[in-house]
Amino acid sequence: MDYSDKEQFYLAVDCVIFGFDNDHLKLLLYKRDFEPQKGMWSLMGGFLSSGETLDEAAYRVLARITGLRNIFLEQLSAFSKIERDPAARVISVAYYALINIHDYDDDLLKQYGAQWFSINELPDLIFDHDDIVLKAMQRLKRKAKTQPIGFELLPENFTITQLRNLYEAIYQRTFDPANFRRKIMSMKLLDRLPIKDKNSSRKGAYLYSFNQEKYENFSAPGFSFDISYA
Amino acid sequence: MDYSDKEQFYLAVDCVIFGFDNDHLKLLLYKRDFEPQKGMWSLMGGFLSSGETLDEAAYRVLARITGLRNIFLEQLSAFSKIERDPAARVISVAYYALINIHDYDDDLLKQYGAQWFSINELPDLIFDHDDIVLKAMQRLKRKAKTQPIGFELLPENFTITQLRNLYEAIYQRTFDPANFRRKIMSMKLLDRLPIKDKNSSRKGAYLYSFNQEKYENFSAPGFSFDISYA
DNA sequence: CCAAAAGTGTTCACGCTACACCCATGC
DNA sequence: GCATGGGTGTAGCGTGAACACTTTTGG
Repeated sequence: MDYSDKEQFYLAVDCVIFGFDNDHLKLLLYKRDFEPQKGMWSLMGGFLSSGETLDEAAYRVLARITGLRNIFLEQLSAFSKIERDPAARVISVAYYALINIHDYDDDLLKQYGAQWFSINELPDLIFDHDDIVLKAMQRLKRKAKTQPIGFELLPENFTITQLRNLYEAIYQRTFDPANFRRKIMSMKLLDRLPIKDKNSSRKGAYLYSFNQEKYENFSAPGFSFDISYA
Repeated sequence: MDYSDKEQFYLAVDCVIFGFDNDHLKLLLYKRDFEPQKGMWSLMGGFLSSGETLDEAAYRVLARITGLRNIFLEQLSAFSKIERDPAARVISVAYYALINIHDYDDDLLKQYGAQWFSINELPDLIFDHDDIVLKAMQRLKRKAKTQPIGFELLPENFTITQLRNLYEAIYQRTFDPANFRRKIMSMKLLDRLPIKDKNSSRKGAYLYSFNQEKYENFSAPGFSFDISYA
């Protein structure tokens, strides 16, 4: 069949980039430097090229702006409201990424006019980017419950309290420190380092690192990563 | 900004259509009647037009082939492998639909060469449609656990045993009839009709209907529809 | 010694599981 | 009256929630 009677469309990718600064969950936004809506805050985006898949386009956009590779990146959904971009019909496929906020390239950020915003204090965004952010938050909340993706937002080594702070930021609630610790420990997926972090207490807290291998090899009957609570 | 230097793409929608015949979970497939791969089995699909959103395109495809409207339909994901359609670069946005298998228009199905296949006995599919089906199965399993979407696959009135059979088909496992019944009942979302179905037992089983209103008004602290088990 | 965060112990309640058991009815 | 699926009762176990308690160490 010849498809030449069918219409064609511009295809964009937009990335919701999450970071965590030990206190607040944050998003990386940048000031749009072209019309329409120049000067407004926006997700990182770009257009699909014919030589790449959508995933590849999203990785390209992410690498261009953060300088990072090997980042957790996952497709969210396609957004296709007809007037979403007033300049032209553009269908956008949204992605979300989880990065270690201390890893990114500061100069690149400045160059792009990019800035971290606390998830609770986001500025107005162009187009339907607030819909996309909402979807990303929902996905993060759902996924972090049953898959060990939270570690992507933390440094290589972290304390249990840091991990708890992260989950408290994601779910906007507190967790009982004692019960949270037990729950995480019972999964036996963390390696304890012989090092204590004394930044936040006199006693010092052991540093841990997530052991991906243990997770992947874990096929015990009925096991699932699950920090459900409510 | 002028987008005219950007490339454009064909955009398709493909629908994974689930049905349940009281015994097996099934998919509605049709025999592709144009090249490439004419004569092979395929998901229901169509191209996006400029006057509609992706959701609208998916509903249009679904209505054309089943004659049904007001169907549960949800976007799965975009598929963009470069050579997925050998005839041209086509990005497909996949959807899945849940329909009451006894509602569909038989004549329309014949007209399109469509046929129901048990989920365990699917034929080879064109392109990357097996990837799409896999994703749809995963989504159905995940969603059916925590949201009352299973009822979309059943007739208006059903017995608890039918409901259990459905969940057993989705999760490819058995559930203890006593415990399943109690779990469902404890949610208080079903209305019991003063009618018994005697097709499958001498004693007869009460028919129930799902009460959408009760579900939507249910904001009790901590309540969530959840038939988790394993 | 004291404050403050790290980390452990203990109790309670609830919900899933397994499985024994009763119920209604057509043959 | 008995086989068959519908439906109820119940005891045991595991896990989350709450919160009291101990540990460590810098000031």
